[in-house]
Order: sequence, then C-alpha cells, then structure tokens
Amino acid sequence: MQTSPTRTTQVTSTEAALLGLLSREPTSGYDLEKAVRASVGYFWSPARSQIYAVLPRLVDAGLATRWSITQRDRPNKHVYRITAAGRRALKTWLEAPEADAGGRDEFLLKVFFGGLAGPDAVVSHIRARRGEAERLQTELEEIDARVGEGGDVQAALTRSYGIAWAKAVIGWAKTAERELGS
Amino acid sequence: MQTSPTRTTQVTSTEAALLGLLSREPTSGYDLEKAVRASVGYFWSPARSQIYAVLPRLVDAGLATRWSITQRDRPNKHVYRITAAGRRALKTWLEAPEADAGGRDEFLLKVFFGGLAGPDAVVSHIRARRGEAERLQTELEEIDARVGEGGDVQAALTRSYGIAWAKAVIGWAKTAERELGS
DNA sequence: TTCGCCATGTAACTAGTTACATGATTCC
DNA sequence: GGAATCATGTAACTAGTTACATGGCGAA
Repeated sequence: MQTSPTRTTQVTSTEAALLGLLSREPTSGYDLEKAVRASVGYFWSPARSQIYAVLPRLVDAGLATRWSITQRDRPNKHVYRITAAGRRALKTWLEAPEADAGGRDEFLLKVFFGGLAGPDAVVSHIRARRGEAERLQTELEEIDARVGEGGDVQAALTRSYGIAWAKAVIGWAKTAERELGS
Repeated sequence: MQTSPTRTTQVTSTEAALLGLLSREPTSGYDLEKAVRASVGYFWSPARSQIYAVLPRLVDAGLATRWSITQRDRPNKHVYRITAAGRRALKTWLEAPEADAGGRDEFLLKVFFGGLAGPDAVVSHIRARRGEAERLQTELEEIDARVGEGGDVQAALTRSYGIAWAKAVIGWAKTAERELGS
C-alpha cells in the first residue's frame, strides 16, 4: 500500500482550472499559461506567477506528477500530468454547489458614486465598458464561427454566456449614454 | 501649516466604497456595514472584519476623522467623517480609468469543464445561477418601483445594469437547460 | 544589435476571507 | 429563558498581485 499524500480540503478554483486543462493532456507551466488564455481566459486568468505557485502544490497533494524534459537549444521543461486522485478531486469540485457569489464590479462602484466625480467620468467609464463588451462579443463570435457545430458543448455554452452578457452590456450602455446626454 | 499624513498611493476599491458612503453622512463601522448591504451590496460587499480594518487606515491616511460617541444602555460607537482630502482622493479614484478586468467567474469554470463531472452537475449549476438572477431581478425591480422617477440617476443606472444582466442570464439559462435536455 | 520568445521561478506585498471574542439589552 | 441586535474588533489564513531575475536563441 502506498502512502500517497492526500488533502482533506477542496481544491481552489485555480487549481481546478489547471487540473481541468491537465485532464486533456500533460502540459508544462509555460504552456498552461497559454492554454488558459486560449480557453478559460475570458472568465478565469491567473497571473503567471500563480500558475507556477499552484503546480508544485498539486504535486505535493498527489493530484499531479511532474517530470523534466531536457531540451537542447532551449530551456528545460517541467511537464505535469494529472493523477487519478487529481481527476477525483476535480470531479468533486465540479459537482460541489457554489455559494451565492455576489460578484464584485469596480465599474459599478464608479458609476454608483459617479455624482461625486467630474461630469465626464461616468460616461467615459461606460464607454470603456461598452468597448470591452464589443471586443468580447466579436472575439467569441469569431470562435463560434470557426468551431461551427462540432466541438465541446460546454465550451460553447460559456461562449454563448459571454455573448449574452456582452449584448446586455452594450444595450444597457447605449441607453445609459443617451440618458446622460452625451 | 499642518502636517497632515498623506498617501501617495491610490485608495482601494473598498476604501473608495466606504468613502463614498461617508461622503453622504458621518457613520459608524456598524452602520456602514448595513449601508453597504443596502446600497452597493449587490456588486460590492466586503466582510465586516474588512470594514473595521479599512476605517482606521482611512484615518491614518488623513482621509477621515473619527470620534467616539458614548451611549448608555448600548456599546459605544466610533463615528467616521470624511475629510476634504478624503473627498479629493475619492474623486481621483472615481475618475481614474479602470484596467480591463476580465471578471472571474467560478460558475463558468464549472460549466466549461462540466463534461468531466456527473451528468446533472452542469444543469444544477445553471439552475442555481438562474435562481440568483431571478431573485436579483425581482429585488432590483422592487426598488425601482419604490423609488420611482426621483432619486439618484447613477444608482438607478447600476440597478438597470443589474436587471439587464439578470435578464440576459435568465434567457441564456433557459436555452442552455433546454439544450442539455432536462 | 536589439527585440521577443522560450521557460521557470522568487520576493514582497495586498486585499480579502472565516472564525472567534466580548457583553449588555431588548424582544418574543 | 433564549435569540437577535447593538458594536467593535483580533487572529490566522488564503488567494492573488506586480515586479524582478536569469539566460540562450532566432528573427528583423
């Protein structure tokens, strides 16, 4: 019988995100960063330093293993592979209900107290947010067009969520800008 | 000339939120907690302990002053009042553009990797989120109805933002639930 | 020759959390 | 008699950030 280091506590969201990506294929920290940006990046994007901080923790907890790849002509890599315990931990996290989050949004804070700022501040914040939403919408729609009907149902759902969010924000912003007379 | 303690750094979001509330009237920590819940609570709600941690920091930075109110029959209060420097700092924060946040959403993470969980997990997460959105919508619409046309324009904007978000989420959730056949 | 990519990490810090402690008073 | 309200805080912890360090290689 092996003494595998176990953890009684749940994994964190970032650990889960990385385990999720590792469940597809063994990957290095460096490549995980890129994989994050290319997949869950629009709603979950940890700093690089945090990725490198989390990975050894996964190994310590027995949720992943790591080995080195020696490369000539470029720096060596550490490649991480999810373990069976890792898959179990991920599944547990995925199935656990979330506590009612009540998302924080600095933007809304600036709108709410906007009366205390100069007259243009609120409008320019709203325009900035609308810009973000517009960029997100086109980005996600482009991906949708590329992927077509095939591909991951769940991933497609997160994209349509993002598009729905973006459309709502854009619509809201337009009326808000009109209302503030600018 | 007075040596007022100054800070070169910007205030944080939570400091700004409290300064914003203090700009309306001097308030105690205890009452600030309630004021937060009743106003910006749905998009910004710090823990109680954090409110009590932030307030002395505001005083140290010269952004607020504090005095004690002795009460018989109940615990004494510390009441905080915003200073002129506090108003300036708040204004600066309000006018500063935000960095493109890219909001984190654990919920979407659970949807994205939902294929690795049991078949009901994703659906139940979606239903939970829809429930949140529905509750938020009714709550905000009730406030709108109570307030009517009068009242703070900016505050009304944050409510309509919340309602737009809620409607988008509800619509998305309905199609998603249908799509997942449940 | 300079810039960006490859690749991993450390150090110092910040913002935030949960859980606990205290103790009188008022409402049911 | 018991719970909720009033009121302030501490302690221990967690998740995350930015900025820095290193150094060779290939492309413009």
